[in-house]
This record gives sequence, C-alpha cells and structure tokens, in this order.
Amino acid sequence: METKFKPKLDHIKLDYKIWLADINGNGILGDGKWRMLKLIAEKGSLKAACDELGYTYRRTWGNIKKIEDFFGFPLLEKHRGGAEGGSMILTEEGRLLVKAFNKFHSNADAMIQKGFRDFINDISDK
Amino acid sequence: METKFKPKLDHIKLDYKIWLADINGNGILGDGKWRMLKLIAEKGSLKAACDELGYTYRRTWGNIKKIEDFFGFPLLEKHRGGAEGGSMILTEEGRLLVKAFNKFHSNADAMIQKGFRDFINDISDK
DNA sequence: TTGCGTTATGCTGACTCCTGCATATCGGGA
DNA sequence: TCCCGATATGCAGGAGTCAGCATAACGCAA
Repeated sequence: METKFKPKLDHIKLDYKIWLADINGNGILGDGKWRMLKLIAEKGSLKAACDELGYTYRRTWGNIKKIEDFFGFPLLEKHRGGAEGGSMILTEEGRLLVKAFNKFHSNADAMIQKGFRDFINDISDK
Repeated sequence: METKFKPKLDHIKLDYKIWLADINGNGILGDGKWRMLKLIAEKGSLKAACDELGYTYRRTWGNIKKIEDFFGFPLLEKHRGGAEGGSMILTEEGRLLVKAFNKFHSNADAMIQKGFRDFINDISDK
C-alpha cells in the first residue's frame, strides 16, 4: 500500500515517559529523577550529577525532596561539610527502588521500541 | 524481604505517555490528540468531541493544526455551514494513522501494566 | 579560626501552555 | 433573506514550571 506518510517517516521519532504518581496524579518518580538518582549514586554528589546532566542544583534538590516527602523516608544519605564539602549516597531503600526501576524501564523500553517499528511499518508502503 | 515501601504501595499508580515527535523533539501525536481524533471520528464533530472530553475548542483546534502542519496534508475533512452548522470526518490517511496508533497503544499498554506489577512486587515484601 | 566546596532553601522574573472571550465565515432551512 | 450552529482564528490574562541569583549551614584541613 502506498501512503502519503512516506516522505515524513524519517523525520518522526518516538518519545515516551513512564512514571509513578500518587492517587491525585502528581508525579513521584519518572525517567528524569531515576537517571538523576543513578548518577548521584555513581558520583556520590548531587552537585556533580547536576553538572553532568546540565540540570540546575535548585531544581533537582526540589525533585528529590518531592520523592522523599511522598515515601516518608530518605532515599539518600546526605552529608554537609568536610574536606570535600559534602556528599550524598543512596540508602538501602534508594538502592532497591533504583534497581527495580532499572528493570522495569529496560523491559518497557525494549517493548516500546518494537511497537514503534511495527507502527512505522503499519503506516508505510507495504 | 521486608521493606519500608509497603505502606505506600496502595497509593502509587503508574502513568505514562507515548508520542510521536519531530526531529527537534516537538510533540506531534500523543495520547491526548489520538483520543481526540478517535472521538471526532465517532461524533463527526470537533465541538461535540471537545464537550465530551472537557477540552476547549480553541486548544484542540490548535492541536489538530499542528499535526496537519507537520504531515503536510489533512487528517480531517472539514465542512462549515449547513443544517448542522458543520462537521468533521477523518480522511483516509487519518483513519490509517488512528488505526496504527490504536494497535501500538494497546500493545504498549498491556506490556507496561505487566511491567508495573513486577515492579511493585520487586519493592514489596517477598 | 579562617577558607573552601557542598548541601539546603527562599525568591523573582522569564517562558510556556491553556483558558476564555471575541469575532468572522460558511451553508442549509425556515 | 435571515437565523442557527459549527468551523476558523486572534488576543489577553492566568497558572504552573524552571532558571538563575542569593544566602545560610556545615565540617574538615591548613
């Protein structure tokens, strides 16, 4: 089948977001915060993680607070002062959450990418 | 395994969005516009569809224009005037697009919901 | 005890998206 | 010919989000 979509197919990409929300639909943990938690764990520092991802410290700090406020316990152990100025490391719960979201996300990603290829095929020439 | 997440598990829900975007990341067709296209097709009228979903006519009209501007051809056949005031029906291309997105979306939905159940299980008591 | 780098937090102006209002256009039917 | 209801489109005001700036608190090391 010949379709009018053909000329545009190379200019379309797929994008998606998956996140956990509370009962009222307020976002708790999504792709951005998840990536940030992983990078903080890796760097041991919120500031270093923000610098790398290009996010502002102010915004990211607020996002982390939102997650912790929802769950009611900390996901990060924070330290102020000291030779390095301070540091952040994941708590036991933080590690568990990141690990579970890792698995969830990579499964979802593979499935969605396949679905997108099928979709493009469906609106393309057969 | 006993975890601190337990008290919150009933208050978490999963949410997600999947959409097509252009090269620059500008959204073209997503869940909202897709649902709207389906409802317009069903009702035969943009106004009736907006009333049902609670969206403003102004906003929805702008969204439809965005999609059509991107593809470069109409997805809807529009009629002004007449006994009913006017009407909208999907073009051949519109029907194809909605149908392909239907399939894509329902597959993605099933897969993501399963992934979410596994995720909840992963952070729950074992 | 002074300096340094990071965590912690308030505030304001820019930016974006949406709502709501106003108005023009169109064509069948009374 | 005039009315009605839906499509078509501009514009101003509001709400939420984010960037960027400012500042305080903290604790090791020199």
